[in-house]
Amino acid sequence: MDAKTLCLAVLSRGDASGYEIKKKLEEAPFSHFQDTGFGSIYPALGALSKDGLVTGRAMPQEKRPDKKVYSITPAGRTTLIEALQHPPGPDKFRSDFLFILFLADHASPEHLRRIIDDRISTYEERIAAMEERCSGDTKLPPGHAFVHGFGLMLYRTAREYLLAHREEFLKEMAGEDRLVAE
Amino acid sequence: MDAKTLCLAVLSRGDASGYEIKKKLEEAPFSHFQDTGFGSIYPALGALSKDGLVTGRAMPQEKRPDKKVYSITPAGRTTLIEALQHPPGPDKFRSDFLFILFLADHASPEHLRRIIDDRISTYEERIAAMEERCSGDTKLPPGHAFVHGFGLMLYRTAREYLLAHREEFLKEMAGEDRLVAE
DNA sequence: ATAACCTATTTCAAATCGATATATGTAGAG
DNA sequence: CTCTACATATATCGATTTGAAATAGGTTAT
Repeated sequence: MDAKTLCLAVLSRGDASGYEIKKKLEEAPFSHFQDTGFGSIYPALGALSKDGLVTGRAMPQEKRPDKKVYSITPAGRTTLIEALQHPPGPDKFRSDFLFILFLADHASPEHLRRIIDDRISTYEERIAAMEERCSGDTKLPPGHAFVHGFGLMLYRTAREYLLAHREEFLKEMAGEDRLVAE
Repeated sequence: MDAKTLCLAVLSRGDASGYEIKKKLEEAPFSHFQDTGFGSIYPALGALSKDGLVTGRAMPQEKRPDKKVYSITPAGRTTLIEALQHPPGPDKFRSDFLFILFLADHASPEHLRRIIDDRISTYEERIAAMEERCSGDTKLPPGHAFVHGFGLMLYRTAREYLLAHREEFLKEMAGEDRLVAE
């Protein structure tokens, strides 16, 4: 989803500055399926403001740099809802981790073992954070719960796969011809 | 992974033209974790050629437009291997599908049902294609098999999740306040 | 003190995306 | 037989995104 729509989505849930929008997109559950940087957000807010889809007002803060807090307008809400009516394109998934494993004969077994173990740790951290997040008695809205459950299941599956196939894979790699010195 | 490294990776498995590189990246198993377009590939091949990491030669073809077939050089192989030694950054996953479900109260239940059902079909097509691909008696190299198995497991899990939670989710959504006319 | 990190915005070069232009050949529909 | 759609093949280009750095002040910990 483009940066403008992401900003509208965050602002539809409450006013925020560019910096706060970035932080919300970094947090669960947005972070599991979207991602963008300041270089996209600030130009997007400028364009949305020019088109009347958001309004911005300066908020001078004591002991902090000034904020520009943005609010979504009715026209902005309409634009957001329209954007959601299009059938979504295919998901985009890019993984340098899988790329390296795919070309495993170009890397040393030690390197492979290290990146697989690191990835398992990363998944475990994510899983723990997500489990904690839904353990409270706060009932999530259906859309949030659905997406949360989807992400949690995929992370668990990925972790299980790596744990289940790691040793077998590394053992097989030990017997392969390889292109780098070990 | 940047376009230059992707081109080197494809060329490390055999000579190819820009068009053929694009096609190979679209096919399994590359397509499950990488993706790029002509607008990245052709400039990447130009830069690689300038740096002596690949060589290109024109192949006039009868009844077809001319091809420029590229080969990786020893320096190119070294560069590729070096690129694979860096620990991989986090995977990038962007899903407009999950974005819409997350903002489910902005869409009609019919729309939600349609996009979930379409997604299940998409997963089933992918799963069938992947199962067929590994059903032959051809033994894949360990890296290919590992990545193939990883992708297949995730697609199956995603399909199962959507099937298992679809009705419950739509039922819950039917009882929610919503922001669009049904 | 002083290093490290948090809030907050802006800018910018490099890379990527997505579409289009340019040619030509083949296959199928009507 | 013609017309449409699609496949091969490369190149280009504007718009967008990426990723990092510049700027500036505040807080926390060693």
